[in-house]
Amino acid sequence: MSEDSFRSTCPISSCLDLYGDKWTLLVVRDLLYHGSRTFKDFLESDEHISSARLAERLKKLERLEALTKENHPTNKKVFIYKLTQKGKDLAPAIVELIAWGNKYLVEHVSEESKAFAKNLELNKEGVLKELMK
Amino acid sequence: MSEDSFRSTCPISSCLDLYGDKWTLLVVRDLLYHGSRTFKDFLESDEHISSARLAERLKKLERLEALTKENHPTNKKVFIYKLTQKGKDLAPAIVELIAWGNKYLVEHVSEESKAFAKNLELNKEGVLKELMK
DNA sequence: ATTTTCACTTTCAATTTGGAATCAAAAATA
DNA sequence: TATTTTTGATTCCAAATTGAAAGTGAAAAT
Repeated sequence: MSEDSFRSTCPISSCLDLYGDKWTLLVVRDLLYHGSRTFKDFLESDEHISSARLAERLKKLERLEALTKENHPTNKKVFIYKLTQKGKDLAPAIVELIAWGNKYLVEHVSEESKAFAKNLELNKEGVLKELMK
Repeated sequence: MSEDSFRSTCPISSCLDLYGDKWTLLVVRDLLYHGSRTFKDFLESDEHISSARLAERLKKLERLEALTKENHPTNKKVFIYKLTQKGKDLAPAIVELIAWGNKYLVEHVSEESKAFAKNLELNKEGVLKELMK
């Protein structure tokens, strides 16, 4: 499952080699929505990733250069994670998952998400620009 | 990992509950590119899915109504798999993975895929319409 | 000085995977 | 008609991955 053993030369397959699991894109999602996050912030998201899995995914995304890890300005034990351009460029794919989910999982998705998806329908470019800025 | 145990009400997380693995979207990919496929066709794709895993994924996608399974018109032991609208509607997300892969995995992706991604850049609507028809 | 917080790491049972072998029915071939 | 091959799976199992809980060590808060 490491990034240097792609199954084929297909870009879809290769993206799945990198991001095809249940957690990696949720880390990216949190950073798209919030700009920056700490380890604790990620742990507190609704899906409750285990700290072992979170540490693994953060390491992988850092190695892929999809995110960066910086020191907190005043607190020495806290680190700030942020997306790089490479990470931000996953936004278009993620946003299409939101659209699909909003269309086919209506009765299951939160009202907040529905409102977000509605904005997306009306102004995809604008929403994307805001997410990726 | 079943579709009736979502981790949260987030549409991204829920899509990953359904499609967040290394194989499911490759089955969808094959159907987007080829329109219809048999069990054997899927097995022969470059990534070489095992027949156990393929059977599992096909069952899941059928249960989700992302694809249908029909009898072959003349050969009783062959089945024809096709995407439903629900399955075709995954195309926009998949296509954005192609764009990402083409941008960040240049030296790894096939020339054929690069040509496809170039068309996508020039005419996303047209390419999508063709894929989803 | 002590307790709490934060960012991990360790451990390990349970789940999921990949790969090979096997199966039954239908089709093709001899 | 008999037998071989093809197709679409299923079975088996070792290896890899996951989830959950507990532990660690350093820094911050009390």
